[in-house]
Amino acid sequence: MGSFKIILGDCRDKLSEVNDNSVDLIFTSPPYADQRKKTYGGVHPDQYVEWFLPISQELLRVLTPTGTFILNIKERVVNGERHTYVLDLIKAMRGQGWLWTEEFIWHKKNSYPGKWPNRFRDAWERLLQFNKSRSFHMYQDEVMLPIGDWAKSRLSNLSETDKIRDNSKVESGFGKNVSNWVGRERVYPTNVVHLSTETANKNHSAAFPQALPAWFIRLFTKPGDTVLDPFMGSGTTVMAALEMQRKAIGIEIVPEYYDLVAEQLSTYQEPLL
Amino acid sequence: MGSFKIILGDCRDKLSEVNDNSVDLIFTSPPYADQRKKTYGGVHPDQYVEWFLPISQELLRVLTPTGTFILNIKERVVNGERHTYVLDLIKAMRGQGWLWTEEFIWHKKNSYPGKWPNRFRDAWERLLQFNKSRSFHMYQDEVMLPIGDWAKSRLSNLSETDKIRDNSKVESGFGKNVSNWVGRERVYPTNVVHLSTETANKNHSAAFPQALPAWFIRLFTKPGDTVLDPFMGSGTTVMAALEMQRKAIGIEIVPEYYDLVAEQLSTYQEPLL
DNA sequence: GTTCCGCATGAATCGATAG
DNA sequence: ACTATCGATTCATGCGGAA
Repeated sequence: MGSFKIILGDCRDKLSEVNDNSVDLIFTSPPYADQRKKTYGGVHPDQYVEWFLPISQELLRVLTPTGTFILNIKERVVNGERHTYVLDLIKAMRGQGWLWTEEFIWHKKNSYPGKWPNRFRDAWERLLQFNKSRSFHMYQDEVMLPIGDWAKSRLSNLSETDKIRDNSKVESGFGKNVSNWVGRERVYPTNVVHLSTETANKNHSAAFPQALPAWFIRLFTKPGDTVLDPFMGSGTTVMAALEMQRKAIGIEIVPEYYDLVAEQLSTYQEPLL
Repeated sequence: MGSFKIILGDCRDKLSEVNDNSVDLIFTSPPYADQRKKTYGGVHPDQYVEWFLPISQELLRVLTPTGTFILNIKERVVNGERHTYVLDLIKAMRGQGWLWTEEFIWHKKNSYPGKWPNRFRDAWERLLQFNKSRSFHMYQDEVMLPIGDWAKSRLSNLSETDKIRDNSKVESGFGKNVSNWVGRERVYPTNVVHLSTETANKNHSAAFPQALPAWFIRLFTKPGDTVLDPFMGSGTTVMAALEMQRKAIGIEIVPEYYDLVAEQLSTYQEPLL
């Protein structure tokens, strides 16, 4: 269990309590435009970029040069059209000095059913990866997946010759690409993360399953590193970080959420960072 | 088999041969930036929007007011960063009068495993939906999917009484919600299209499997409607349209591709539109 | 123990109706 | 006119009690 620090308040003010170049991963899901009206005031899509930029400026300050910022976001439909505030935000953050390194997709396995005359169910969200430099830390081996059916069927059809060739470590000849995978049980994932939305039985539902931050925490940090979530909510990111021996910082504006996380964390050993 | 018209030449010139408001669906995958250098000259990412806008202007002209434009595109990585030309293109096309109605994701099921030091395999592409008006045609029932295991297990447990009640079309009483599903075998999909990349048996590999245009052709057109692909390539979209009794128009700049498609189509009955 | 089954519910959108 | 609220839609998941 890593150490942690949670802060009650608006992250627009409270990020000043976080040191420069001290955070290895920021994983957060800010309130989407017009959502969570009672907390951050229900930011209108047209003002979303303006609202977010001071925050991303502070995040740029606190992130280490080799760190990563993962932003979970999806644009609303406004008047029958996808609003462009996410596109505008990406461009504006690049203007602040962020590099838009990659866009992962969270493909939600089990979204609520339904359709509308002009539209199907929205079953995916963006996970935008931003960095301060091109040489960021990435621990790809930590998120390998069990090998899939693709390899099973492909490899089961290998000839005996192919298998022997692999076992004897012959370095050349065709078949090498395929035989590379014999005996391996895990493969690298892609930039599509395919997880279910967790319908936890708990009273306080999270916007995303813990497996989602956990995946990125494994990928971009090592034990002892620091993970920050400036929109902590019910603490999903913080809990994932602590369970994986990372340090965690969380900021939350709603006292009820803050108290809930504080209570959950009170059982742990190292309350202060 | 629908009728067809294929045109040899640069779509920047040849779209003028297509009448105003005459196309019900445009499905195309333009050459990505810096790709296909020998054909469209390898458009540089920085000039991509400028290059594409005259084309999208013509597409706006030829599309019916109730028609749809599906643009299959994905931004390149340039100098370690995702380039923003797709974001810029969306915004610029809105300036031309297009509505950015939706963004579908093509999740490529079986991309070959692979990675780079800073990056995983890119396993998805954008399918941007643009419309001229909010009241476009959409035939959602045509793309329904086989029902999932949920219903199978639930419905197998219905009592005989429930089944009889459904068969006799009793309109009232509880159990109606459940019996709604008896006999139904298909559900609506989401905005994530989950298809394999098809390495066709043919000599000329397509950028996408035929199932991809086929899905959108079913969703946005009915038999007898007209489908246009201004970057025809090996003719995947055109063939899909014709096999589903739609009319097809294809434009291709490379004579070898044009000839290939012309030869494939020569066996069909109605060569001219 | 293991499997089976009921139940609750999730970053949603549209269109109609009410204030 | 303009905003706020409400109903319809109908799958996948995990938990927990039952068989």
